[in-house]
Amino acid sequence: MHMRMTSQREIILKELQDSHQHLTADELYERVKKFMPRISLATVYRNLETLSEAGIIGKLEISGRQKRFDADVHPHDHIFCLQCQRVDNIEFDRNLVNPAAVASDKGYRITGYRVEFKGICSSCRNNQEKKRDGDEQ
Amino acid sequence: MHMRMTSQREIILKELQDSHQHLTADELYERVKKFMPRISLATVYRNLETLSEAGIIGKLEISGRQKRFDADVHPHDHIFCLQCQRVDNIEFDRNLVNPAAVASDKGYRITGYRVEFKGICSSCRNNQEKKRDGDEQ
DNA sequence: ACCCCTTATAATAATGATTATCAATTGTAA
DNA sequence: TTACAATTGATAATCATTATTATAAGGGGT
Repeated sequence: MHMRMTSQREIILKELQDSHQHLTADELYERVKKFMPRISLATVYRNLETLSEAGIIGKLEISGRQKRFDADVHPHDHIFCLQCQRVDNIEFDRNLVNPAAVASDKGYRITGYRVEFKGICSSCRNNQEKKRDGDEQ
Repeated sequence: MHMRMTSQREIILKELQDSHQHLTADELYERVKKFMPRISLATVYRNLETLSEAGIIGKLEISGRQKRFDADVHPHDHIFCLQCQRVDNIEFDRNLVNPAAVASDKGYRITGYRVEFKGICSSCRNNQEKKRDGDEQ
């Protein structure tokens, strides 16, 4: 598993780290273009895949929507906003879930699990309230 | 929310129920075609969406793969096979997870959560062993 | 049975996200 | 500096899903 740290790769990784967000490939593409105007979207996809295979970043595959990538690779869970699609980390005690307790079920060998919360984020809630107030006047 | 139970709708629902599986839209399409050869794939998608909106079936959106549908709507969690993509129910005590405990986090209003296990199912494990045995001879 | 109105259908085009292809370029190592 | 493998940019292809649209049913009410 040798992988050259090319300049494209480096910039993509740095942008993701600096963002402190869970970005999609095309969001990252837009950001990275500022430094490398000739970079291709395919290169962004390819390198995000390579980096996540190498365990340098995480890949988030949340319920039926666009993949997002995460510079934070320590095991943790996420919450997403049903309205604006944003994804945030969530504090959740993963010790509460014991894979061994369900391991026998159906004969699977369990290799991992994730907990995915959904809801409405605070800024979308605020927007809704503003809109409601506006309607009422 | 009135919805006519058309014959297409009825057959799709019945096939899903009788399957006792978590089928994709195109798997269901193949099955339903045996009874309605002229049915369209779009009709299957449309009706699965309608039925799940009405709460008659469940829609499973599992980590970055094709949607699957579930005739069992009681709250429960799933496990999927990394190799063959099959999805099974999992026995998992949902009381272990307390949304209220994470609700304050980031100001989200949490409306739901799901726990998703992954692993290798027993038949894929068996196949691997068979293959390994074959290689060793 | 006939008309009206709404909803659903089949066929197919369009979309959006992602992956594959491939010729050209670059990095590295002998 | 030659030679090989990995990577890139450009773009085509793919896959799952949704949108479009003309046509066809499904129910009333008369």
